[in-house]
Amino acid sequence: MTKSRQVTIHDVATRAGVAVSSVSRVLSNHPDVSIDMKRRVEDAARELGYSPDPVAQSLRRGSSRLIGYVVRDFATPFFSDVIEGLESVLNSSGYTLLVMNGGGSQTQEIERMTMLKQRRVDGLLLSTVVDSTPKLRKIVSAYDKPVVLIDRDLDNLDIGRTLFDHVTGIKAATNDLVNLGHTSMVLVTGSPDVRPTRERVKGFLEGLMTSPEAMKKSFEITGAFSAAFARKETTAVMTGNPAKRPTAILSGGVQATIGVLESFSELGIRPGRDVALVVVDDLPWLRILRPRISAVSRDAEAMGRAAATMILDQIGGVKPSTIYLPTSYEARDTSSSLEDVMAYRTKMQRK
Amino acid sequence: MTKSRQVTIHDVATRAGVAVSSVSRVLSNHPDVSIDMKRRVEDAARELGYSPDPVAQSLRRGSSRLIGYVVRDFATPFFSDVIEGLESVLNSSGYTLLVMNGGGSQTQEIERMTMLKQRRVDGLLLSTVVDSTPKLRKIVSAYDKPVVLIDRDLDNLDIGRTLFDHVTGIKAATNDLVNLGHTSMVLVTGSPDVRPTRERVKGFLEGLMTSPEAMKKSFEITGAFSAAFARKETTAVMTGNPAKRPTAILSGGVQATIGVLESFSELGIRPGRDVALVVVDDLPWLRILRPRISAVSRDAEAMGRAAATMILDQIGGVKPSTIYLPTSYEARDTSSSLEDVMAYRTKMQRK
DNA sequence: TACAACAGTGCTCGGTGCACC
DNA sequence: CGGTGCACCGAGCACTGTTGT
Repeated sequence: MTKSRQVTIHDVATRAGVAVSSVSRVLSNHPDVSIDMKRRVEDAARELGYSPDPVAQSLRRGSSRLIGYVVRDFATPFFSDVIEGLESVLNSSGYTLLVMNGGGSQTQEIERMTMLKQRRVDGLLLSTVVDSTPKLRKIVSAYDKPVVLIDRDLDNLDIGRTLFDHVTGIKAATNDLVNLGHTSMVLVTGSPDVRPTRERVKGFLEGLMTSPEAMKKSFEITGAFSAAFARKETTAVMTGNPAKRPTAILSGGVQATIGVLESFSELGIRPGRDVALVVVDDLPWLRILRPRISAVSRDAEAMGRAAATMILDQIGGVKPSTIYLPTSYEARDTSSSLEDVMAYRTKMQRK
Repeated sequence: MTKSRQVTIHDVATRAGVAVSSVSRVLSNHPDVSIDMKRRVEDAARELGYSPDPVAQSLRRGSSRLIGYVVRDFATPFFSDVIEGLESVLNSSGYTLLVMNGGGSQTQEIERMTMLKQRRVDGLLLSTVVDSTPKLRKIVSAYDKPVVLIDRDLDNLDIGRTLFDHVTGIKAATNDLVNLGHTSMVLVTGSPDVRPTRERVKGFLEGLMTSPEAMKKSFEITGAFSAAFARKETTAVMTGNPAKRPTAILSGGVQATIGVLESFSELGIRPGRDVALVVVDDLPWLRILRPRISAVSRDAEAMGRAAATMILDQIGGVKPSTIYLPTSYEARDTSSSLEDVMAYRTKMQRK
């Protein structure tokens, strides 16, 4: 702990022998400054080690060079990657990212948003627990600073949106499974309160369209962002009526993936042999598993960069827009054919 | 986007028909206020939806009800749990946590710390990439607000510290392995630039003490916080001279654990059969693996709560202190005996 | 006269930017 | 054109003045 009051613009003015307002102009690159004046002020500032007080600047200007990001749960690998992307762009533009954890509660998220507004952030990024609620819509439309949604949706509002084209990836995966002969498939995923879940379900259904039988026998299970939920549901489905037991599972989101794999471990089910498996959102640590699990992936960091660029543009006066980033399916070892799965199952039954 | 200038203390004063200074006194619980006055002001404030401007308050008071946390990498599960603990305590005390990512660079971390200071945070929490460097020591000792280190060390400074007793946990694990007959063990872990790594190495060495032979044949590999590093080192060790091949591995930290498991996957090594394994820091998704991996664990959330409580105390004037939280070892399926490992290895050799 | 309970003034925090010279 | 003075952002706080009891 030390004392020594920080040096203010007054000190610089005194040192340089000029008016406070002149110092301000020099430092904010105002055109009307003589070269001599500029030099004197800059010298004085450097000698005193002056740097403007951001709090005072915020108060006066109403802005802060701060960008807020309210996120559902930043421990999720996807979001940490987004944050990396955001920071890489924001930092190099002199902005600082303020990440606020939503704690899984819409109420808390709204508190955070209000808090950020009071602190005069220059822009707000959002990946909330729930989108499309009247409450959220109200807050967002009343926000007097640029807003950009990250993989979330809210119709008919003049705000920015950076979205993933979830449909394409999961549709490709579903099509592949259909081509491999599967008709009884289950998509286990998170909460339908957010766009990714809804789009994944949509993509899954579109993928089923090529096969009327698959359409009839396959279905999705949506619910909560929790491994426990996915585990329970998977176990229920895999231990139910053997005749109706799915031959392929798709898991959407980290928690769902963990839950599905937990269930498999407990039941002694090996993905790719007892059942085909595609995870939606690849995870770094999945590499430790053999066989290699098929996955749909997306570039979270790119999304972060896109969102950051977009909000900076909006701060600069550009009109809000919507952009889409791709998702892609990569078949690995667990995209096994219906034939192989059935062969294994009957072999087991005979034992 | 909307307009409507925010309501200030003046508006409240006008509405209540009192002086601005009186409003200020009511809101800051000054003693000289009549019950009637208090009521009128509070009513007016509520009716107008007034809430004091935090930026203006910060400027005037020099404080902000903000606590900064500069963390090496908050995507690490350990840190996200710490953050949860921090927020639970801080939020209920009216403080807001500002998490800043260090990006793995000391330079950037120091920038963040300076930034937070300028923003007038009331306290600073630190889990940096490197501790004990003169540079960091200088900044910290010049910080005029309370500082609390989270699982980091910096000697002879009058600051708070919340530390894990890493030694006990890993020592117990090492002892167990020694008792299971192992003498050739390797600890693969992260960077020795931070306390946890140093303490783990220390605990490992203490655990080896009971066996002179183990002391001679076992060693540690420290380096970077990256899965790639751990993978490479593990592969080198496991494919080297068969006579010297370790019979037990301990991995310290998430990235090291991922790296070790990746290496095992690639080499077709199964933990608990080809080699004993203990991971230091349990991970939620490890549950999906069979056999169950033995682990040393610690309560990250409790650490967060402890650190938050400590910094609030310091803000309240309490002297900085140091507290320790325990770590514990739990033997699961991969704490296999030397005998079993050797039996499997010779069996393989004969094939 | 003494005191409680305000009102009102004015300076402070650190800067910004417009009007004016 | 170059530069200065000053009001202002929103609040905190100390101090004087006023009123009623």
